[in-house]
Amino acid sequence: MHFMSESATTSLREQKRWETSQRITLCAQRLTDEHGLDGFTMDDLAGAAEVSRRTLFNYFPSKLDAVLGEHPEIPPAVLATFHTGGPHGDLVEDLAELARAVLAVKQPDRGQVELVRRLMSTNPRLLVAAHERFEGITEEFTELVLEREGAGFDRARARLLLRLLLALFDTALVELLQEGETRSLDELFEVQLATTRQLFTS
Amino acid sequence: MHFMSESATTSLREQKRWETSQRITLCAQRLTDEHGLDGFTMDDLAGAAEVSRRTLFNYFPSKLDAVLGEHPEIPPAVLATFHTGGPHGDLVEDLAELARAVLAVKQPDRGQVELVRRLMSTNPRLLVAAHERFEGITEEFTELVLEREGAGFDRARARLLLRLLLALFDTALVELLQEGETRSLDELFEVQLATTRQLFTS
DNA sequence: GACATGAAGTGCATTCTTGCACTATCAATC
DNA sequence: GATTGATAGTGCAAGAATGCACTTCATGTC
Repeated sequence: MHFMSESATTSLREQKRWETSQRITLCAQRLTDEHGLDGFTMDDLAGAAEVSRRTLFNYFPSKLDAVLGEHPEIPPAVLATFHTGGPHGDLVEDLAELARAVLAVKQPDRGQVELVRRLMSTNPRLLVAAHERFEGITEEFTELVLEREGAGFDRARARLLLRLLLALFDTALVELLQEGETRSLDELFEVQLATTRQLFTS
Repeated sequence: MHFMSESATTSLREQKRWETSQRITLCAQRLTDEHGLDGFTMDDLAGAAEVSRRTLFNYFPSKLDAVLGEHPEIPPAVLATFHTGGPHGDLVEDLAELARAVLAVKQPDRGQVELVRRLMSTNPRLLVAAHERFEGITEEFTELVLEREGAGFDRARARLLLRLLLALFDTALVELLQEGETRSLDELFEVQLATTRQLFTS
């Protein structure tokens, strides 16, 4: 017979872990939207996500982290390729490849992005946490670039590049909100990337 | 806040275990209905019920058992009450109380009963297994009656009583199919019980 | 200010789920 | 009639979810 094949690449365990993580974050975001960050308890969230309160803390170290969701994760294989000189050899193009890998894992839709942005603007603490997280990501990837390019590469230069790419990504998110439903996030990312190239290629 | 109270009497663990058990059996019955007992593998069932194949065997010792579902379980408190002379002191009435406890745990609906009966008639092996199970239940409760009533009570008499009650229960199930949706199983059980009393209380 | 209350977060033992390698059987095929 | 392949069922170890008791901290109340 053979129904339910879906994807042979992820074990049942990974799949369920992912679903639970997503469910927790989605519930946390909805609760925050409806009642504010302090308007619900971890017990409420546990109930909504249908897990125990303890399990919540197995997934996320704090309430804020639960709302923000899991760090974007890049498949080790893709990361390894980047580390050894990337698939194309061009730094910018290879970083873009990493971004594509992130988008391949989970493509947030318009509603998701809209909700998260609303939460940010309503709730400063979330914004702070998100900002810190982005700082962390910047550093992390800066380090990655330095490892790849060798000690000759200037740290400040790497950091600038990462900041630029994050800004580019963020712009794509805003575009997603402004557009009708015409283009998906990965498409918009490509557009921003092309435009940026055009702008700087005199 | 406090949404999601539902029932404080069952722990999250018990609740999830129950749901999984029910999901497995429901899927197993549907698969049997659509493809026959040998028309699907345990792997298929695992996929349909969204658990690992191993977990299937944690719940049920065999494929047949998965299709038949879990033994009806009576809350220990109710059982203890019966054991020490029952809530009313009248043997028949107290056994009826046990039956009510079973129905209180899970009330199968018309569709469920219909499906299971169809499976039975289509698939002899299931019927055999079900029959064996009923034999087991009879013995189990016979033992219970003997423990309660003391050694003075005749084993054959206890067994007869249990057989009668099971027949009564089975009649209620058939009635559930024949009726429109007018009465639920527990109501029908009461009707059969009353009628039986009438028949034998000359 | 002492004190109670409620909620976040942690440590740890228990139970459950999964993955994987294994055996046993049965049926088809050569 | 040996062999191969598919499927039922089991043993065991690793990983995940739960329950519960605990600490910490903030806020409100007397």
